Amino acid sequence: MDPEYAEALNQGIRLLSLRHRTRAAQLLAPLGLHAGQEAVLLELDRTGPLIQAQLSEALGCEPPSVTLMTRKLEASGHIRRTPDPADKRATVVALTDSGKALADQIRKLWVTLAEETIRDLPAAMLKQLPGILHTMSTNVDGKSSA
Amino acid sequence: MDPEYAEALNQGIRLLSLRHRTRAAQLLAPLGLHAGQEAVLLELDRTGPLIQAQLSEALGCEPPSVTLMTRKLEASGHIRRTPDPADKRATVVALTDSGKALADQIRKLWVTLAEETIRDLPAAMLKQLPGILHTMSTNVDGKSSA
DNA sequence: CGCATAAGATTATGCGCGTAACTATTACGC
DNA sequence: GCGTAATAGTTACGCGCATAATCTTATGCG
Repeated sequence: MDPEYAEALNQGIRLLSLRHRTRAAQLLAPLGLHAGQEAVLLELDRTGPLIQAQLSEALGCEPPSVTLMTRKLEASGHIRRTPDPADKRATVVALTDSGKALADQIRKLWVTLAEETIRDLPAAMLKQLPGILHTMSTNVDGKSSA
Repeated sequence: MDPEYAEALNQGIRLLSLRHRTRAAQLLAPLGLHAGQEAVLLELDRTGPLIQAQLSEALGCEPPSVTLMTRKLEASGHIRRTPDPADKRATVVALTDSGKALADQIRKLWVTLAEETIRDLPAAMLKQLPGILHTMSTNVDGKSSA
């Protein structure tokens, strides 16, 4: 493969990551949220209460990260963490009312963010884009391939 | 816009960011580098010595981040930081021999990473992909639009 | 000139994320 | 049943990245 292409691709992904995350942080700041926390709230709002291991899997980040993020969200009152009666190791995390309300707000912000992101892209591309992203994600995911 | 599409897009970008970065970190670890540092070395190798403000611009991250990253890379001997004689505020940063050698190594790893990333994507998409990424990056960059 | 403003860099602080090491529970094979 | 392995979670530590505040040097304008 052409090294220039590789560099453009990898650097492109890196730049998009930084900018998209920074922009997300700007939009979330008025809600008192930090980038990454929105994913927790959206996931819980979509699937209902989960134990942290399931959250970790759904979010695609490691258990220690989930521990800290859920702690913070619990401290700000958007989440409740209770021991799982059926499995004394597990702690199940659920949205509070304030968390549900935030999830709705986030969904609106995410439409805004998505519209910003895809501005000036051809419509044909928009159809494929989520699939492309997903393919690349799983391609590069060590857990499934290696 | 459809909220489901927005969620798929934003979450897709977030997941790709995490996984791509994690995979990059795995590849860079044997070289003693952390994800993000490779961009510094590649940039310096391509353009020659830069002052930190230029580096910050080129990398798309903020000056304080550059300060810390260059400090670390200087500590590991891959970079030299010298005061700019023409401007006493500025510090110019340049690759050492070890840094140049690393840049070559990184370029190979990045071909590997890019090949992994685009596996199973149609060839027609590959032509457009860097452009797409760049468009989305600039779309979401607060500095140019806002 | 001199002074206000801008530009380069750093420090402090905080968050998300990762890996490694550890504890506590559950499940499984014998 | 019991001991071993797998699983859920946490703690400790480090890095990249951001923002806010500060210090220093350059530069513009009167």
